[in-house]
Amino acid sequence: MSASVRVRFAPSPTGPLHIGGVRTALYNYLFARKMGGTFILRIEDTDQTRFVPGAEQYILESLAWLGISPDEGVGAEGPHAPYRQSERKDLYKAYADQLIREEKAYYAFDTSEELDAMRTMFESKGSAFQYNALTRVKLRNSLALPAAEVQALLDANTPYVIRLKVPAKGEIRFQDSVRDWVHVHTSSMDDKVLMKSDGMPTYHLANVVDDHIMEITHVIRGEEWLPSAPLHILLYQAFGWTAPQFAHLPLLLKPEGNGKLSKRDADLGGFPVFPMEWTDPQTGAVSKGFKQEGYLPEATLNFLAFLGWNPGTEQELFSLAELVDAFSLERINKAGAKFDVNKAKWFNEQYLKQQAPEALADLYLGHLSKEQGLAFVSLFLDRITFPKELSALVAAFIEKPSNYDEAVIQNKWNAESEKGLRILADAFPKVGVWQADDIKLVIHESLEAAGIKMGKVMQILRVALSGNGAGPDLMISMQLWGKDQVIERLEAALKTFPSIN
RNA sequence: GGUCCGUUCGUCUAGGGGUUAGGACACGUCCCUUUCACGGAUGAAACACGGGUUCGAUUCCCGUACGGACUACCA
Repeated sequence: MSASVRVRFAPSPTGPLHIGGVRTALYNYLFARKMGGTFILRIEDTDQTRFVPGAEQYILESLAWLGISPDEGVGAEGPHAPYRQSERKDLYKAYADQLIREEKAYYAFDTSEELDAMRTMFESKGSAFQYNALTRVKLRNSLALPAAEVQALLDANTPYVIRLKVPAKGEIRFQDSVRDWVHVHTSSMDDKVLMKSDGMPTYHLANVVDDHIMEITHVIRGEEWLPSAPLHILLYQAFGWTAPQFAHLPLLLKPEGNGKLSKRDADLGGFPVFPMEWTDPQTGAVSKGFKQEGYLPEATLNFLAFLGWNPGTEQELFSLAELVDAFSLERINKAGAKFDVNKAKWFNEQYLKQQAPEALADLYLGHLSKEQGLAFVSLFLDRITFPKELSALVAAFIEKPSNYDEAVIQNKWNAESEKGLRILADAFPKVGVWQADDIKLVIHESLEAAGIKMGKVMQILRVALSGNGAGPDLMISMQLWGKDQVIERLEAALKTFPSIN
């Protein structure tokens, strides 16, 4: 029996993987790497009615984008293939039958309609229906019905499910890595369905069987599974297997208000909840993705890692390798975390500044010369959150101003600044080398000679040349526009601005 | 309704029986700068409440409140 750590990420292909799922995958990945273990991807597609084409591919691509691809499983294969539960269907039945033989599970013939009716009846009385030790004796199952009748129903191919026979009394307890001891009385649990009438296992059975067969040592999953963990423990006990170590992760919450972050929150707050863009195959509706919004994978990873975990030091910027090194289950928080788009943007800005300027220029300013591209990257890098802003910013920069910032003209356009601009219009053609430092010198000297302070003229010059009251370094901007262009723009502004002198 | 889980600045969080309760994002102010941004400095801002235990509780225990998850032949 090997002691090496094996963890799995086990999503359902029912739509795009949402960002909470990505974090679960990340923590599994980090833990596996940290412990020198194996990270497995298993696809839990036992609900055929909810299968969405393309979802599995989406999961694989999202993990690949972030650099947390599985070592084993769908997309990687391995010794326990297949890793899609729909392809393991026959396996589960045998385990369910084993529990039937050992009288730890039983056949139930109640139809969905009958159960629904039961629920509404209980509800009208102000209580909740549970299929358990108290109620199962009055329902249509192999525990309540005479053996001969059960056999007759089976022989007649009556649809049935297999339910776990949960003991009437007893306490289930387990030590969760995040929550410490959790206790639940079996009396509050119900006889969950293990095999559905379509012959597919439910999550509970498939999950426990596969985790055992695949030798999973640690189950790291979302807190929404905490209530069913005792059921899973009961199943491990029924099979006589040792349960893996559980770690239930805190939920990712809606940024505004309360509640679990859901797929419906997509686009509501102007931020994505999916790693990549997703087009609904049914409706054609498109949901934003971190990738397409312009988040870098490193930033997305770093941001996500800190939602529910921290290293206990004041370092906040972590590469994937550093995260692996610092990660531990013990430092995962208990409380749910809302996510803050400002923090996500801040992480992106940090990583953006670390990008190779050449790569950014290539990717976003490929239509320009290499030299120009690099110049623009260095001019704008500190002013953007997403790399794609570069293209629009540069396009606007190159464009001649179509209108001028009125407020600045109101405040700064006067006899003195007009005189200043006219002096500059005369001086610029005489500049020899059109280079930022020389331009600055010429501006300084010519204005000084006229007794005008630079500060009186600079902002109006900026408006005259760019239309805007604020922006990147003017001298470098002028150098990039080029001498002719600057002179032309200045002349145009001088004609447009109302003359005072 | 029932079961389970949670609660430190607006947000992410550190801390943990005696602390000026620390950091980051966002926000304010100042510095840098011809402007804006970047950067630097600085400010405002939190232990849900009530009982215990204790010399002392934000920290431990119990309640309460609030929030959340689950309560399907979905995962």
